[in-house]
Amino acid sequence: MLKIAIVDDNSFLIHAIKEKLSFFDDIAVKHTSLNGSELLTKLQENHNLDLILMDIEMPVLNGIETTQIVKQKYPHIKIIMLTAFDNDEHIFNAIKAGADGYLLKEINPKDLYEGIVETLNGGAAMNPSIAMKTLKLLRNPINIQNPRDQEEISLSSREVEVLEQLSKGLSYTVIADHLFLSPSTVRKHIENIYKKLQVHSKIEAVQKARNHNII
Amino acid sequence: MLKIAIVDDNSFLIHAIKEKLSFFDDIAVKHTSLNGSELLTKLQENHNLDLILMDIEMPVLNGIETTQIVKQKYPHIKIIMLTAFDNDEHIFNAIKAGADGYLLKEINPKDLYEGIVETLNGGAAMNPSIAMKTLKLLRNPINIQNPRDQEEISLSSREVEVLEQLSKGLSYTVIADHLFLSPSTVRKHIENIYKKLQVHSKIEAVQKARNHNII
DNA sequence: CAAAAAATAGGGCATATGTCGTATATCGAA
DNA sequence: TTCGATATACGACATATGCCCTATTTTTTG
Repeated sequence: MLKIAIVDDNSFLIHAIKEKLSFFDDIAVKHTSLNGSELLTKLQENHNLDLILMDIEMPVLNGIETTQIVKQKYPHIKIIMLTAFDNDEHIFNAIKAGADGYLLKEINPKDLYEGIVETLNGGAAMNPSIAMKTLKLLRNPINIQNPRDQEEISLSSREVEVLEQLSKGLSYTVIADHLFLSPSTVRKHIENIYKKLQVHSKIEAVQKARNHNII
Repeated sequence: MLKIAIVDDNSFLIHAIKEKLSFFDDIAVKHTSLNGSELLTKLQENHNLDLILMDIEMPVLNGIETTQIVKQKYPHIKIIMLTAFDNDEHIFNAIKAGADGYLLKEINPKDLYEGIVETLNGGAAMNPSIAMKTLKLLRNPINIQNPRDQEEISLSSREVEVLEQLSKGLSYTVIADHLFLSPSTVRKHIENIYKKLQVHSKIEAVQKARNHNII
């Protein structure tokens, strides 16, 4: 039995979706929510769920933000955006947020069902017009610059050096060797780097540094 | 009547595709070719064609190059890649070359037919696993730039899941939590991942995986 | 169906890592 | 010239990690 949740601020549309799914007796709609934060509350109690059908435009917490949070906390739950709109920005943001598919609400019951099943099998659900838009997005990398957050991060030049070594996957001792420092010093530098970047591990540090074009 | 051409260096497969399409009497296979340059010759005589089903790996002129040329000369003709392989590089190159869809040869007649119709209606034909790969390509624009060394690396789907968690900078225990596994299992998965990727730390694993478009 | 691959789980051990101390020297800016 | 930031260095401790081992169950595949 496939455990589904529906999130949509329009209760009529929730009903319509439920009705479409009612044809298939291996699908159980476990719960529905009118916005993202309502969903998150329910997931906190019970996240025994296979897939969420998620609207995008919702009050309080929209579908994109909700997807990001759910994917981070409960990566086993698949998410299909199910929305009336298909503009490029929504699609791209949904994909970046981790959506496993993107369908339009006008979809027929059979295609919706197949989309759900295929998504649970590791594929992605997409109707052809959306698929075409993703292809166009891929052809135009201009559109996919990551709008990196620009908080002030100022590392000293020595810290950047250490970070560059870190990014190569080297250990404290090897880095110390390379930079002619004692391992203690390298450790201290890394401690300071972590504090500045507000992270707690090598990987996070390297990733954050990359996002900020520090390395 | 939809006018189709098939390009494939394997005449058995051409026959198989023709047979799949024979169920649908609004489709006419106008001609077939065994490679890209044969197709181009035929198109010079007559390019009154709606859509081409194109193999990728062919002698003389492969499917990617052919797609590029056809799209340039005859932009009204839609092209669906129909191939046995679905590695990221092929997919990305095909999309860049202008393909309007990407299907696998194992496809059933009905889905093939629907893919053709949807493509001719301005959509894109894609089976779900391909769609998922395009989503991943969109999420990791970095990888689009460097289609690197292509040693065979085959991770199981569970291993990829673990790797994705690793890439977020999570610890063994947190990953275990997220994936509902015991920490021992996560460790074992990571051990196996390291062996397959021939690396010895989280960072190296994540980096190598990224370069190979695994995550 | 049998064999192979994948997924699960645990034990043990040496080393690495993250985090807290402390401490000294240098240098540029307030 | 004193202060703050930087660079250097060491100690200690809990936890994480990398790597070795074994073992059962499930899934895939020939």
